[in-house]
Amino acid sequence: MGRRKLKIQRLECVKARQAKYSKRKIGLLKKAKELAILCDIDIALLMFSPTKKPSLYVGQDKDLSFVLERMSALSFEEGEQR
Amino acid sequence: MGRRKLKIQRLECVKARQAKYSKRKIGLLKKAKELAILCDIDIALLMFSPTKKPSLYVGQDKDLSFVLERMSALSFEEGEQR
DNA sequence: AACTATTTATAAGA
DNA sequence: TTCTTATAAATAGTT
Repeated sequence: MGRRKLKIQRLECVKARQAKYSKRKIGLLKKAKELAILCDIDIALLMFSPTKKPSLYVGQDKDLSFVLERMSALSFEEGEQR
Repeated sequence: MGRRKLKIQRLECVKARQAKYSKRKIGLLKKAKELAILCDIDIALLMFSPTKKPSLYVGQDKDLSFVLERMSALSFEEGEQR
């Protein structure tokens, strides 16, 4: 979505990576929050900027440790990378 | 985006929450992967379906423990919930 | 940070 | 769950 179609591959220019991150991080966080609210689920999204600054979102009113405990559970859904 | 504008609030019907989750989970995972590739960053996305099935995505070739270690770092970016 | 043309995600419905 | 299509939303390129 945008003026042209963008190929999904590593942007070579560092400045370009930082600019792209700034824009897409906002969209990704918004999508995560919407999913958490609409479906009333637990979700955790952690990402690091090209300059290594962390951004964390943990959905709903659950704290991170609660979510992370569940992470140790087995049975991940089919067809997804573990 | 869709036939109508959807209000971002908890869907009352359980079936609706499950159906919505199935669709949006795909989109969210795709966005996370694109961000990881484009910006060459570390990212971890964990979510649980309404039936509590976990889906995990960890970007690039870093393992989860590496990402989680960083999570303990300080300095989260401004204006975001910790 | 703001602007828009355009692509992409997805709400409803089948 | 999968497909189709109209429409809302995200965003690429630019300033």
